[in-house]
Amino acid sequence: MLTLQQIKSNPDDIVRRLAIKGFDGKNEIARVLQLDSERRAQQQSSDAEAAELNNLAARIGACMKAGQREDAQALKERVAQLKQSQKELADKLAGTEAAIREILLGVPNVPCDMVPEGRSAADNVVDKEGGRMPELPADALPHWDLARKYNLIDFDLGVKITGAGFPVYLGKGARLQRALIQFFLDEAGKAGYLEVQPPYVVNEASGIGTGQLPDKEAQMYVVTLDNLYLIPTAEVPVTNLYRDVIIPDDRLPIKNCAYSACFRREAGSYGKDVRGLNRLHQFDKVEIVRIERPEDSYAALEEMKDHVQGLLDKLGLPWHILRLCGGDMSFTSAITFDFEVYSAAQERWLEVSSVSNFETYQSNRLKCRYRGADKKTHLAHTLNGSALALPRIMAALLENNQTPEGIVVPECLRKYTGFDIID
RNA sequence: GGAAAGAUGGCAGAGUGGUCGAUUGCGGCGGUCUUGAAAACCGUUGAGGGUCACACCUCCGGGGGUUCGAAUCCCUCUCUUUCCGCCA
Repeated sequence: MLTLQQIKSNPDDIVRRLAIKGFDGKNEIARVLQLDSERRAQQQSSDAEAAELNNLAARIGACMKAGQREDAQALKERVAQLKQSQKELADKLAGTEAAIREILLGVPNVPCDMVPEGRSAADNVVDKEGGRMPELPADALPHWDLARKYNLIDFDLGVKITGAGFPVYLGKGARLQRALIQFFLDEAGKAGYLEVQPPYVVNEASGIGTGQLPDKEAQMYVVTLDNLYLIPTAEVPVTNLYRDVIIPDDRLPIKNCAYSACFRREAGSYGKDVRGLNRLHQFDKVEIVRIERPEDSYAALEEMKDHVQGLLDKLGLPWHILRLCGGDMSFTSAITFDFEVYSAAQERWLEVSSVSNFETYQSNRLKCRYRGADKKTHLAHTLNGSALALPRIMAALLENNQTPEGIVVPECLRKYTGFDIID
């Protein structure tokens, strides 16, 4: 959530930038400012009374020691009075703080200056493109047909043992999955990301920390018996490693990468978008996460984009980078770049990575701080991105690389797969 | 699943009703000494709110209670550790 400091320092600018996200925050911001001044006044009276109470308690103690019982008794009466009003004040203060928090939780992150205006995905800006479009014969197959033809993925078996959206990978299909994971992890390692193997199940505090809870609870699988949640992305456990910590300056930046299975209920998704590997309830992903000083975070973001771009180039897939417009960005992001690869047989772009800078929006909730060169604590900037999500990469690889002889494995994966063609 | 113990500052670890926001050690920072470093010695060192800056207030796992006064007593929740059982 936004910090009070951010809002107080330039409320008009916050309102202006929220509008880019299509969020009219005029009332919320005004209300927060007003509640904050109330809060401060309440805090001050409460503090003053608490100070007097502390003082009285000390004097009563002194009287007791000196044996002046009746003096102590007189003081006690005053204490009783104060305690009553102290309790009322404390309740009021707690109410004010809760009200502020509730409003702030409902206000999205402000987009940074690079974010284009726009309402929907149609307004996203293509920033950059690369790779070569494949030329496929007219009878090219979509990946779900290829998966069946070469016995790589069995969707029906997944339905039998679990349900739709839980495919079973077989033989070279399974092997290709594993190769991609290893390739992505190795590349991240080379780029300086520390590999982390996190739990796939998190507690409520972690869900709140990264913002999945309470608002997006319906998107997660819940283990009700133990009050735990299956992770929708490794971002959740990895980012939460830095919840409630103050990082020494010399440990920044923090660069982590993690492979995990990801679990998403995807409630409300239907139609051709979900065909085959396009949208799954369980999928694999390598995630990169960074904790940065504010002054370094945008350079870090560029580095992350370059990293993802490098992966796609090595895989030989045609890609482009979308700079998401205000209306299409997530609630918590200050800026997001989506990477899409072109799936030749489906004749459509598939999103395979999303790289975002959250600035302090996420760290404020997480209480992820660092001790700066000035010896004071500051909120860190958090960033993350997929590098990469497997299913759509798999889909594009199968479709784009199909030949009459079989599906050609990209050079960079062969040392992991141990084969160079699927036939 | 059964039983017991515990949760205190970056870490370790004291503290069982009244200058305790907290002894001490380690670590960190600053300094003395040294050509430099180490050692030794001296000083300093939690977080949040509040203030121009002080003052002041809050925080000893979370919540509630007893009391003039709670890290310390009571209730409750959560978590951790150990032992037994089960088991990859």
